Amino acid sequence: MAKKFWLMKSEPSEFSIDDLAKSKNQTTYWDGVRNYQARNFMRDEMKIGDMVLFYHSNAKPTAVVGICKIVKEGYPDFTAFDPDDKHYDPKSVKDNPTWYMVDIQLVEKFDKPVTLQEIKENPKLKNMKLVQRGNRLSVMPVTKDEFNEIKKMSKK
DNA sequence: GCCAACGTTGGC
DNA sequence: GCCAACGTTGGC
Repeated sequence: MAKKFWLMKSEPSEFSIDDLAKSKNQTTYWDGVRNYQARNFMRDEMKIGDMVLFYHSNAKPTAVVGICKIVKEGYPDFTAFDPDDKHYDPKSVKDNPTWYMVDIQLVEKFDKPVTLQEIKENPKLKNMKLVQRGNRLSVMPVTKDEFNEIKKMSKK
């Protein structure tokens, strides 16, 4: 099974790459996704060892800030079961969960974040879902070439 | 099943 | 803070 590549968005005011770097084993569970398309990616397609671009949305600047990998495949998002959790969803029940999450581990924090503007200016990246109009997916696939290009841009 | 109203996302 | 785009909800 070939490795897959992904981009996952987080608002740094909620959870930033520095928060991940400070987490135990530099690993976290990716909770709170409440979008069916994103859920399907996490539940059905993400495999251990897949690589993830960590993206800061609603940030200054908005940018890809590092790389993570999948260390645990899709399992029920337990925050949906907790009435006190901000991601609580009463429609999701334990024996038939609506929402799923994965665990990710930090691989590398970029020395130089790759900003959304730079991504838009790079013709090789013009087909990324990220830069297409009105895209609001918080979890999306990227190609190997796009992944490598962004990684390269972080080194310049 | 249609679609208007509403809520959320996220760039700027 | 604004607002365009989009997903979801709910009346019919």
